[in-house]
Amino acid sequence: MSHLDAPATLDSADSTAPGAHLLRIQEVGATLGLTTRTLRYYEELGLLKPAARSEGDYRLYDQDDLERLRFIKGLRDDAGFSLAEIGQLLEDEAARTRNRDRFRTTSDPAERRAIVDDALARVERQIGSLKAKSDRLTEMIEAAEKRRKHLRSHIADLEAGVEPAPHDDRQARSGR
Amino acid sequence: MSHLDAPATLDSADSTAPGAHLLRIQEVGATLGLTTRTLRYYEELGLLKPAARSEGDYRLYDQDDLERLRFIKGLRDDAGFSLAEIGQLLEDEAARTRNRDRFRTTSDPAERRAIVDDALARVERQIGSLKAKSDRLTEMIEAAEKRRKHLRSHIADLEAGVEPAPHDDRQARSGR
DNA sequence: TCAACTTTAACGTCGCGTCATCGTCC
DNA sequence: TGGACGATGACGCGACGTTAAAGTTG
Repeated sequence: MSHLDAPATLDSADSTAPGAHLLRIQEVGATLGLTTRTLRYYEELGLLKPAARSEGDYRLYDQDDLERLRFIKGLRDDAGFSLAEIGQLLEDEAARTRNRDRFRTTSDPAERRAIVDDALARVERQIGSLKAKSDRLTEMIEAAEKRRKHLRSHIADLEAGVEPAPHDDRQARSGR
Repeated sequence: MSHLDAPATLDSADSTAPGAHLLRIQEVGATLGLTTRTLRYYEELGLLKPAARSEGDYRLYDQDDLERLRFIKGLRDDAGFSLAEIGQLLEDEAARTRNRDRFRTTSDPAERRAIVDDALARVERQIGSLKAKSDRLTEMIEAAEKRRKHLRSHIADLEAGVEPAPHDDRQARSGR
């Protein structure tokens, strides 16, 4: 289950129906773990404009907005993308959506092929970027686990009452 | 091989020897992929004070400095820690170093045990934090790969000249 | 001497946090 | 009616980028 999945059908009302359940800014924030400031800022950046405004200009968010915000938050927290990069990715998504429409309304096989190839190229770039981050993180984890293992064997030695052998305790000196 | 490892003995001169090869700020930056501004800022924050200054007050970095900077960069880029957190981790490292010294100069088994336990607790916290980030990234990657697979099967269909079946193309709508 | 590099100082940027002041909702 | 919630500024901060003005190096 991920931020990227479509909303697996709301059990109550259809979110696309007019008059569906609209949320105010703080409810959205509490639901998603974002502050009101952040939501307003995202709107300022053009990342997300709430579905509607109340009589007194209160922001009103629908389920599509929540979905999009979850996506944004995922990119920000999980992958550490900048909001500018996220804006790009969202435009990519929008392009994909448009492409799907074009895909359906054309019957030219070459064009269809081009559309899908384009989408594939986008997602491949995303995957590459994500994997690079992941690999570096994995390296860090392994290094830390190595140190942990070292410490644990140290503890085992202590428990066994072993004399401090001329131990090769080489490690980064960092005091300054 | 990681940022966290000690420098496996320099083949040329001993970096700790006085008069060893000292680098100026831009050389360090180019080597590590950091700007001069960043290096000066890190000094301002107290994360790293270069080993020496020239006659005319040029910053001069030695190999230990490079090592420490690589460590800092790793924590920043790979794990996404804030500089404040990195400062903490570096103090942790310094504490570990001091602890190793204390460890060697004490013979009280209880104290030794306490020192190592403390070190282990630190590294466990680090690992936990790193793994949390890694897990979330992995989730993102899987989602993207799922979309890629989807697209590829689409392409295969196109190449086989398949008619556009009433395809369940559900995905996040994001156009606004 | 001179180009390339360095210094400190200071302002700009991004992604928000945090008031302050005012209006809205029920 | 009030008391919680919301709106729009506007300033602050972290982690730098980017001039600007002056000094240093080989």
